[in-house]
Amino acid sequence: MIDPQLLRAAPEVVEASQRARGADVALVARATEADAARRDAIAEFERLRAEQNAFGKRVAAASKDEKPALLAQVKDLASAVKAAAERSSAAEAAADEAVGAIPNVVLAGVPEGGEDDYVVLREVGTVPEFDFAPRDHLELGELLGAIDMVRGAKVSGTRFSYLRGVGARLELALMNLALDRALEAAFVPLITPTLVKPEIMRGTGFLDAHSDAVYRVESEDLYLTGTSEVALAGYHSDEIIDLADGPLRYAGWSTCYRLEAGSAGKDTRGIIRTHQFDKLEMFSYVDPADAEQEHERLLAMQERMMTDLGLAYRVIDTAAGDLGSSAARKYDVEAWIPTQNRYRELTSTSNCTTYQARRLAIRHRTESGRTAPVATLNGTLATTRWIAAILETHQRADGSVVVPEVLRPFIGGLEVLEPTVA
RNA sequence: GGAGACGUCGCAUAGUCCGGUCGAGUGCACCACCCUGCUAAGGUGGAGAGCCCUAUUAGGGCUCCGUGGGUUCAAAUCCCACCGUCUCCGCCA
Repeated sequence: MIDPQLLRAAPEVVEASQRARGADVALVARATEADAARRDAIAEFERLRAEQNAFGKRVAAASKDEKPALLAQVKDLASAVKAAAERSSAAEAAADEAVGAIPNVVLAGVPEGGEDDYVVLREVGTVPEFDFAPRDHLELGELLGAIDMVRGAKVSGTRFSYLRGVGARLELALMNLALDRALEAAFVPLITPTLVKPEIMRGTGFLDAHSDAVYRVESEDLYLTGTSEVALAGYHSDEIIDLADGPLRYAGWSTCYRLEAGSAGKDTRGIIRTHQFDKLEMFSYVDPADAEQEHERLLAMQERMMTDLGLAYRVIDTAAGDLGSSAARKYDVEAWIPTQNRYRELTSTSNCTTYQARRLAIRHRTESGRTAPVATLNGTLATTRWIAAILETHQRADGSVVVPEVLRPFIGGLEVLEPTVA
């Protein structure tokens, strides 16, 4: 939810953001009107209710003889109060919906436009070149006995995989490397629930733009999360947290589930895009004044992972129209995938400013003693998809794959993954 | 899944039977000040969240006693449903 104060004081800022996103500008006027109607309705209700409360005291103080007359007088008032209460809560719900329909206000400097209007901030590392025809990650994965899509499909359907042998170990090694890095940076590790209640799913913004990508467990009215960001954001929902000693930082380890309904035919090969994968996610609760600095910090941690894993990558500043409803700015780190001859997103990090926190009622105490929404940020530190980039980048002519040095301590010292079949 | 008990302003608890004097009491913790010549004891006062209005270093009002409904002029208190916690039983790839 955007700041209703901003909506009242500077609707033109919100409208500019909508334009940058290519979203409906008329939503802003609609929300402003609904907000005004809400306040009128509340004022009316409260006036009547105050009258009724005052009357209630007179009734309580009245003698037995006086009571019947007073009760007769106040009957009408009671029904008027009831009607006003209904109008007021209806107006409130309408205003919540209208204001809630507006996505987060993008930060200054975010490129305008849609998916293709990103700005490349930098390219780092050397794009690998081979003196043989490089194999793609699935071919390598099958040679190494690391990835089995056929049986994944047999058991669970398309877009499901088995990671086996060194594939399974590589995944755990990546996750553990990421966890170590997160611990070094004082993130608190958290293994999160992957089934969450509707209000948490909605609060994090995933029922708006992404609702078609979400699995719902109807029998329980719960949602399977597509990222631990959901449970990490929900962790402090409805709380006033203490940021006096600095940000609260968590590293969430979880399996993620995505329906991928809108991406039929895309990335059908291998583990680039599956319904289920694992991810280590960083999540920070910070004072809104520190949000942009924290964003750079998360990005730096992601870039260090890329560099250490020997991946060539670039960083893009995602265009406004490609941001989720909660994000005010998002950087994607994209690694070079040799057989696709292009960069593919491996991680992203979003600054949600106070948007998520306002929806989830996560506040902190400011120096003046008042409460105010915090800012939330998230960023990926490892995920299954990275295996594709690692296998392809570090492959050799015979189908073996060199293990990046930083991963070796986490995979029993293995230096090279050798093909298991001829 | 069954039975029972419980859910109150940070923590602990009173209040619920019998609706209005609950504007929610008390203890601990907390904050400020006072006293005391020393990290103790004591005293005085303060202190929750959300929202609305007037006005912005202030005042007034409304809502909140797990959640949501209902009864009533009036609900922490009565009724219903749901959620959660605990105890026991059952079940358990």
